[in-house]
Amino acid sequence: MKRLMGWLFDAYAQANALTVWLIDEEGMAHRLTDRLRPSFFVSGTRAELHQVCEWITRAGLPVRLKRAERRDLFARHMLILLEIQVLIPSQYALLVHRIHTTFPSLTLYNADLSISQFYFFERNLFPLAYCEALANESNVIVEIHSDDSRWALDYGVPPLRSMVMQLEGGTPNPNRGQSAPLEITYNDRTYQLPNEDERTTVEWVNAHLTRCNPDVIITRWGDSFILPRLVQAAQRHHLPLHLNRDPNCRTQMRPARSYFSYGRIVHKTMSHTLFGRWHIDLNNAFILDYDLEGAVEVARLTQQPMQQVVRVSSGTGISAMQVATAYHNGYLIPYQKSEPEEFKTARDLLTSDKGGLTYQPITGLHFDVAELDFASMYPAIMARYNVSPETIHCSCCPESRVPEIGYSICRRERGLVPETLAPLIQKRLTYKKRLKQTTDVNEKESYRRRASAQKWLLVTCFGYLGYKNARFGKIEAHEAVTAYGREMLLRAKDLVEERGFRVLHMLTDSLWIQKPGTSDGEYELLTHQIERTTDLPIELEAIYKWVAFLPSRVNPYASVPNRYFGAKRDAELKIRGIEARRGDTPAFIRAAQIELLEEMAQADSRVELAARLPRLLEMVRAYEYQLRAGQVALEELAFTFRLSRAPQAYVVNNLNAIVAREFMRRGVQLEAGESIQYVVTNYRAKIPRERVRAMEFIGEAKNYDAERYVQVLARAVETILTPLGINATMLTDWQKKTLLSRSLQARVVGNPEREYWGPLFEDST
DNA sequence: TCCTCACGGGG
DNA sequence: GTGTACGTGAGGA
Repeated sequence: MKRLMGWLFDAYAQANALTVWLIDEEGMAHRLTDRLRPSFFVSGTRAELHQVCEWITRAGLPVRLKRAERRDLFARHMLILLEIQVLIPSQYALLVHRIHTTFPSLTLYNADLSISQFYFFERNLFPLAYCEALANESNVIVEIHSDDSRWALDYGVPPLRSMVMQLEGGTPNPNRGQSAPLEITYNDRTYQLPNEDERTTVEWVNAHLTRCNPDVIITRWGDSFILPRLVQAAQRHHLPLHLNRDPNCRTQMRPARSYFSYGRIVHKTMSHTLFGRWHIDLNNAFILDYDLEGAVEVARLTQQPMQQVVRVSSGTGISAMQVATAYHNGYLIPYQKSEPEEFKTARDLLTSDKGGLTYQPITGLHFDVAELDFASMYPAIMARYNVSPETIHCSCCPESRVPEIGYSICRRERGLVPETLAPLIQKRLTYKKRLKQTTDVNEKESYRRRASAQKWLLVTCFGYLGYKNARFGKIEAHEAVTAYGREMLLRAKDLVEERGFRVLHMLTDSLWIQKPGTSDGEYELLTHQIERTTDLPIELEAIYKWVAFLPSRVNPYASVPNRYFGAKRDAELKIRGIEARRGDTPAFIRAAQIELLEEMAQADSRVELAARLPRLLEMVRAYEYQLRAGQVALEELAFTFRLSRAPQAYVVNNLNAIVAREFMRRGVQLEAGESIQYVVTNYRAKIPRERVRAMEFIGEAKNYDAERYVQVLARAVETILTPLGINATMLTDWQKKTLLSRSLQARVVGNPEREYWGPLFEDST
C-alpha cells in the first residue's frame, strides 16, 4: 500500500476502470486506476420500465438495475425511475445510446454527462485539486480524498513541465498555404527538425518527447496541422508516436465544426487531445483571452478537464457548474438539447425588444460627468432575486411578483441558478477586493486573471437562461432578469434626480449623471442609497473630465446609445462603439484615433479642448502624410473580418467577399467563422481581385491604396471631432489653408450642446 | 433607396 | 459540447 499526495491531473475511462493521473510536488506523474459505476435514469410508466428491464436482461448488458426516486427540477416532485448502473464506465455512452434508440419515447436523465464529470462528482474532486490517495501494489486506488475546495481562494498548482511545438516563424496559418519546418522548445532550448522526411520527423519527435517527458504540449496550429500530420505519418510508416503519456491510449481527434455563438458564426478547427498529458493549441483555445492561470481557475470551478476547458466556450462552463449543483442536490439532469434553428414565433417577436433599458443620450460634449455602474448586474439580480428556471411561475409564492411582467417567483426555495452563482460572485468579489489591497505585482496579476475568467462565466450565465438548448433554461427567467434590471435602473434614476442630478444617459446597468460641484462624499452617499433601494451593488465607475455622446450618422438630430467616448479624471480613456473599439479596424487607424483622443484627454474644459485643436489638426496632417508617403507597414493597414458563410455564398461583391473568393481560387478552403486579414491595394481597380490582397499573399502586393486609407482615416477623425462642432467644410478649408485654426477654435468654444455641424469631409458621404 | 453584411458588450 | 436580442454604419446594386 502506498500513500500519494499530489494534484489531480487527468481522469478518463479506460477498459472497465478509470485511469487517474496525479502529479506530485516533485513533478512526478503517477498513473493510477479507480473504480466508477455511473448511473443514468429512465422515466416512464410502470409497464414501460418493466419492458426496459426485460429487454436489458435478455440483452445481457453489463449493468445493474434498481428502482429509484429522484426529483425533477421543474416538476418539483419525486419521480419513480429505473436506475441503470453501468458497470463498465467506458461503455456508458454506448449503453445510453442503445436504450435511447430502443425506447425512443422514454425520457432519460443523467444520460449525457462525461465520465470525468461523474468521477469528480462522486469523489468530490475537480481538476488540479490537491489530493491524497492510497493505492495498492497494482496502483489501484483504495481511497482518494481532497481537502482542497473549488471555492478556495489560495491554491497551489503542480510544477508542470512544458514543451512548445510549432512551425518556424510561429504565427501564419499553415492550412492556408505556407508551411515551415517543425521546431520543438523545452528547457529554454529550441531544436529544429533536421529534415522533412516523414520517418525521421516521427522518430525525432519521439526522441524529444521521451527526453523532455512534458506534462503539457503547447502548440500553434497543433490541432489542425501539426498533430494530424504527425499521426498520419506515424500510421503510414507503422511507427509508434509517444504524444500520449498513457501508452495504451491513442490521440483523440474531433472534427472541425462551425457553430453559432454570440450572434456570429465561430469556427473551431479539428482538435487533437491526449491522455496523461495535455495538448493546448494556442490558435484553437479560448484561453487566449485570459491565459493559462484563468483556465486553471475555470477547470477547477467548472470541473471540466483542462484540455476541454481551453477548447470550449464559457457557456459550457457555467452549464457544467449548474450540472454539478444539480447532481450534488440530487436533482435529475435533463439532456442538453440541440435543436436546430427555428423560425421565431409571434410571441418571441413580441418580447424580443424588451431587453435591457436603453436611453437616448443627450448628444454632445459634457463636462464633469459621473458614471455609476451596477456591478455584474444580471448575475447579481439572479442571485439576489432568486431568478432561476424553476423558481419562475411557482405556485407557492403568489404574492411575490417580478416587476412589470408580473410572473410569480419563488421565495421559499433557493433556485439552482442562484445557488450556483452565489459562491462564484462571492469568490470574484474577494479577488477584486484583494486586487485593490495588495501591492505585490505577481499577486495582483494572479487575482486579475482569475477574476477576469470568472467574469466570463457570470456574463454567459444570463444568456444561458434564454438559450433554447440549455439544460436549465427558460425564456421567462431570462425576461425576469431584464425586467428587474429595468426596474432597478429606473429606481436609481429617480433617486439621483431627486438629489438634483441631471441624467445624461442610461444603458442597461449604467447611468451617466451630472451636477456641478458634486463632492466625492456625495457620490459615495448616492451609491449607498441606490444599493439600499435596489439591493444590488453599484459602483462609481468613473468621474469624467468630459464625455461625448455621438449623434447618429444617419440622422444627425438623433443620438445613439452605444457610441461614446470620454476622458476620466486621470486622463484614462473610455471608448465604446467607435472605430477604435471595432475588431475590423486597421491597427493604424485605431492608433491614430486613440492618439488623438489621448491628446484631447489632457483637456479639462471646453476652452482647453479648443486650445488643443491646432495640435490635433497637425497630428491628423502627420498621419495623412505618413499614409501618402507610403511609410505605413502593410500589417498596420490590415482590415480583419470573420466569414459569416462560405465564400461562394456571398451575394454582394464587397472587399470581404472578394478576398474570401480569392482564397477559393487559390485552392484554400475557408469555412464560415474563419477570420481573414487583408490590405486594400487598389480600391478602384476594374478587376475586383486587384483591389485587395490577403495577408497570406501580401508579398505580391506592391503598394497600398493611400487615397483609400486617407478616406478611412478621415472618417475616424470625423467621428471624434464631431462633438467639437467641426464639420466637413471647415476641415477641407483648413486643409486648403483658407481658414485659420483660430476661427475653428472659436467655433468649438461657442458650440452649444446638441448642435451638430454635419459631416467633416464632404466627399465621404 | 434598398439590401447585404459585420460588429458590439462584459473586462 | 453551440447565449439572446437589436441597433448602427458602410457600401454595393
